[in-house]
Amino acid sequence: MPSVRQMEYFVEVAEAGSLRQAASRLGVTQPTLTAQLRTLEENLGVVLLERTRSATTLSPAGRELLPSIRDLLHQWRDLVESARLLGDDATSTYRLGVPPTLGPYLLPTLLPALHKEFGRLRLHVREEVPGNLQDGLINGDFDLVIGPFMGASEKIVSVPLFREPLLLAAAADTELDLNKDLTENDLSGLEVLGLDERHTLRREVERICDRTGARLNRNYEGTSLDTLRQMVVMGMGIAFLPALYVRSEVHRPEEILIRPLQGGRLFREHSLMYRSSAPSRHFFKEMTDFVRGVIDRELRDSVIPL
Amino acid sequence: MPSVRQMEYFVEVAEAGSLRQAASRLGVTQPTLTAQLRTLEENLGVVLLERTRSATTLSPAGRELLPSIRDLLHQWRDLVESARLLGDDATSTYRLGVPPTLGPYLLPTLLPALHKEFGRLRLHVREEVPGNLQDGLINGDFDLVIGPFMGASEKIVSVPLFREPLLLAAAADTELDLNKDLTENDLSGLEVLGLDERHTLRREVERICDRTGARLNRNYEGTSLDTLRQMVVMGMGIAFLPALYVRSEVHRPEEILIRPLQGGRLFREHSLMYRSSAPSRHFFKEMTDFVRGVIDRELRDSVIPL
DNA sequence: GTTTTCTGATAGATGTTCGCTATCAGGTGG
DNA sequence: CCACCTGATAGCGAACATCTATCAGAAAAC
Repeated sequence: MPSVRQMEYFVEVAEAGSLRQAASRLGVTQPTLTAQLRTLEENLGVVLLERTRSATTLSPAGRELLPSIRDLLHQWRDLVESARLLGDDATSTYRLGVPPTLGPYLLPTLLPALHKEFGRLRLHVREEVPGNLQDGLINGDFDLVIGPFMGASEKIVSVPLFREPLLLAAAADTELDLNKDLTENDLSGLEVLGLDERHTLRREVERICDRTGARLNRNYEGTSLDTLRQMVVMGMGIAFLPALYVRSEVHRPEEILIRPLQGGRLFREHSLMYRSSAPSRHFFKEMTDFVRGVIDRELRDSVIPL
Repeated sequence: MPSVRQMEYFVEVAEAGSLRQAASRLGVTQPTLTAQLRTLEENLGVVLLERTRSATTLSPAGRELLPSIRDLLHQWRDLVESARLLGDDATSTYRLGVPPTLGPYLLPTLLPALHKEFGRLRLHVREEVPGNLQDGLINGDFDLVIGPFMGASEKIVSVPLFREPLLLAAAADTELDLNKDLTENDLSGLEVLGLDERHTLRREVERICDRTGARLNRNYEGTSLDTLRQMVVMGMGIAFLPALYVRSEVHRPEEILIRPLQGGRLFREHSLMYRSSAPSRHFFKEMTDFVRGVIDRELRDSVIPL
């Protein structure tokens, strides 16, 4: 297989019309060209140049190949060039995984800020349930994950971002007295709606039901926060909705009532994670700091930065 | 500048997902890949692969570059492939030069036969006056020339092809007695039309005028054989037209009368020429033999093969 | 829980390739 | 006829790609 350099030599000689002239332009000596061009021709099985004692011109085959070779060399240089640009971590495209219960409510705040700060950065966002996020981050399907902490591991760098309160949501005609501050004690005996088991949110809800004696409805499980909200409105029970969801999706307070639960124990926690072996880990660290700043500035009315 | 081989290594590793596996497919050892990939990454200034103790996967940058690299490698292989095909002389494109007084009348016979014999051969034909043919063949503008012999030279291989009689052409109302055999003696005092000096045909005509006492008209010079024929028809004089021209262009014997001149001294001679340094000279020789065969088979009613 | 087997990284030896200098020989133009 | 151009060749040295042998960590198998 001929080398890039040999091709460059050929093009230069073709343009110069002389080995010596081409040699001086290329910064090599003429015997080098003689040798390299010969091996190139041997490898290709074609005579590319017609050498005479007085000059060197293209052979018919060389004449025919020259344009393609020139073109290919240009493409090659462009490729190298774009690779060097990619060397700048902040110009790359990364794959970000988020849980479906967080992404649509956090990212509309986060992405524009990131875009403004890191102009040439591109993020491919894909929503996955937490289990898949974990696997995906480890096996390389994701470069970045924002979601529930996955347990300590040397392979994963995990930076806590914020605590997100889970707010009690009830239908307008609920039997609860929403005028007073609610505590966990008020939940006893209530019917609670939850998502299916693949969501971490589910576990938090199960835990609070155990603590308070509320009854988790295992027959109707929402597949998204939106369906959960619909079920609450229809009076099928109460639910615990993440604060960012409430912030961005609950616009009609007359049909669904939202209240915080006193005591501050009901929340979920999100981290930003990436592989510790990721080549761009230093950039990811920088990005993480920036993300924390954004959350601190723009979301502290809804969440608790960590 | 990274090498083709390094790129191939990268693609193979990306596909195999493991240095060792890729190494065995490539027929090299794993340390080779380690080293080559590292220098590739250093040259590009990008980390292409994420290495862990358990596997090797693409980095975001590598993922982004892989398709372009793969594509470029394909193009590279295609180029090498087509170069190897060009190694077959009979698949190339050659530039053939012919004089305008011969090309249009010889090539319609020659080219189809050549095409049939050498299916993938391509000829770019350009017409030039003999002087330019000579220069063009030497400086590489032409690879092949069919035309008048240019004088012996070690640089040029010149193979005689055929003698082409020059036939006397006269208007229908000529004063010549065309019923008897004409000889050079009958030409004395006649007005003869010729082409301009750039054409070899001119010299033949000048010579015969000198021999016979015919008067060469120097005021009206045809710029092509067709104009020459027109001038004869208009009664401006007689002319000597090459047999192949007559064969292919003179269809109306009632308006222009064509007669051979007895004695067999009036003809021009054509050779096929190429540079002795031409890489395809062996093929050209083979082609020449074939051309001679075609002439012998198809044109011997008009010309004298040599 | 231990062993086997996978992973990539490293060190040092070896052969090939690439480029150099010096020189030769043919061709061209003053 | 000489000076200067052309490409070709020989021989040396440095750089580089590759090899073998080995190490160390991680995962899978027992």
